[in-house]
Amino acid sequence: MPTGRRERKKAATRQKIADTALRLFLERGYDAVGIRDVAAEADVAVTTLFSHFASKEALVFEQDDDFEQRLTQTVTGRAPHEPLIPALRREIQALVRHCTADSAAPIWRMIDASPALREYEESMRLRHAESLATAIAADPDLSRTTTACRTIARFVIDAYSLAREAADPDTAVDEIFRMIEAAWEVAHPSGNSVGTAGP
Amino acid sequence: MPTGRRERKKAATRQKIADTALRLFLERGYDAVGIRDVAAEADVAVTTLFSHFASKEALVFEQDDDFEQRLTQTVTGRAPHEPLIPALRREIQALVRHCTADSAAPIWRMIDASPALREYEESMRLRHAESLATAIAADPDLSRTTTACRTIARFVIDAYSLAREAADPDTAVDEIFRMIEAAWEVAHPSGNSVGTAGP
DNA sequence: TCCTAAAAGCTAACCGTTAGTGTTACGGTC
DNA sequence: GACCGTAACACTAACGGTTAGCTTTTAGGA
Repeated sequence: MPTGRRERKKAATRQKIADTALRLFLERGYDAVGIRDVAAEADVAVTTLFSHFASKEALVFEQDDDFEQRLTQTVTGRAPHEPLIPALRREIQALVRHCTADSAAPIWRMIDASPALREYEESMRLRHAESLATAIAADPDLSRTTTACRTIARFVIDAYSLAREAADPDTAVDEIFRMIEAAWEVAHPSGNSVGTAGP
Repeated sequence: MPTGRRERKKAATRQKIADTALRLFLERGYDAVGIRDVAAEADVAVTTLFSHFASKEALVFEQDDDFEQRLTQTVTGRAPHEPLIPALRREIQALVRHCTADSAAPIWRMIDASPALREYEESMRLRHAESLATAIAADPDLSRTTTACRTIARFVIDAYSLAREAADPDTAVDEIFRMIEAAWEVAHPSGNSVGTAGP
């Protein structure tokens, strides 16, 4: 039963807190707004706020689970025998476009301006890279070492991070993924050849 | 005059704080030791401690500047026309060995056990990647785009981070650097060929 | 010798975060 | 419909990292 009154109220509270926080942060600046301000404006207790969000920074990256799931879905949910890297490239391209859109600009300006938020995002990315690595390692079609899987996962997350900051994000994604593709190709367990190399 | 009494005393104070902090952290655990404990044991005021170190975490990564300079030195100080990637591979290999040595094990166990320290190290790595990227971009022998330089720099830092955690660090460095080499090769500005492509 | 400024000290707070302890209100059960 | 377990929320008070404001010491140059 997804629609109990309890769960709806809980979700509403969570959303109200997140919305209020983002509004206040954008209005007055992240550092200028205290947790107590957010709680008061959202009309909840500070402890309630922290039962919904693990930290002040988490208020900003409210939907980071979506990001993570989209990435792992890209790996686990792609068509059989569909090559991995182009699929990831498309997904990263979409995600980069999403957060370089004009509507998202004020939020990212705020994030870039706050060391605490930047640091938080970095450690978020590492989490995402880990789950992406796990998804890649679990695919039987892709026989690579654990190290190779973790490496490629990091590279893909790097691509997202670097492209987001690049002057021309689209071109940057293309360029970085050309490099990733090459790295992935040489990561075959036994030599550089794909499958059989016979005459 | 590099050896004024003032500078010596300042350096001594700094060192005493760092040594005391590391000792206490290892004795009682990072979270169990407060800043006020460290300051008291080192016989300095809390404000003095914070005039030498920007944060509690910085007490642990005291010599992170060395790390950064060794990396950039590897790029800027290498023999003329010496290929970049193998030079970086050697340096990363050495750094990984250094911090997977038995003597460093307790420190890294402490770091791995503390989310705050892990997060701090991550953002440190990003700083290192940035300065490495700058060094690479500044080398006239390596004609690559800014994006390619930043990308390779990230990859190299990833190699350090991943190899440090790998079961067999030496093998991991080799494996990851094979991937990095391939990525670097395809990052030439005009196509995949090195220098001149025959008629 | 005296002056300046760096270095260190002290106090008192700010702010994110948490523990401890109720209080309310929903959901399933009899 | 009354009842109970528990999830959600509230309140207070604190803890710990960090900083501002201001004073004291001390090194180095005039």
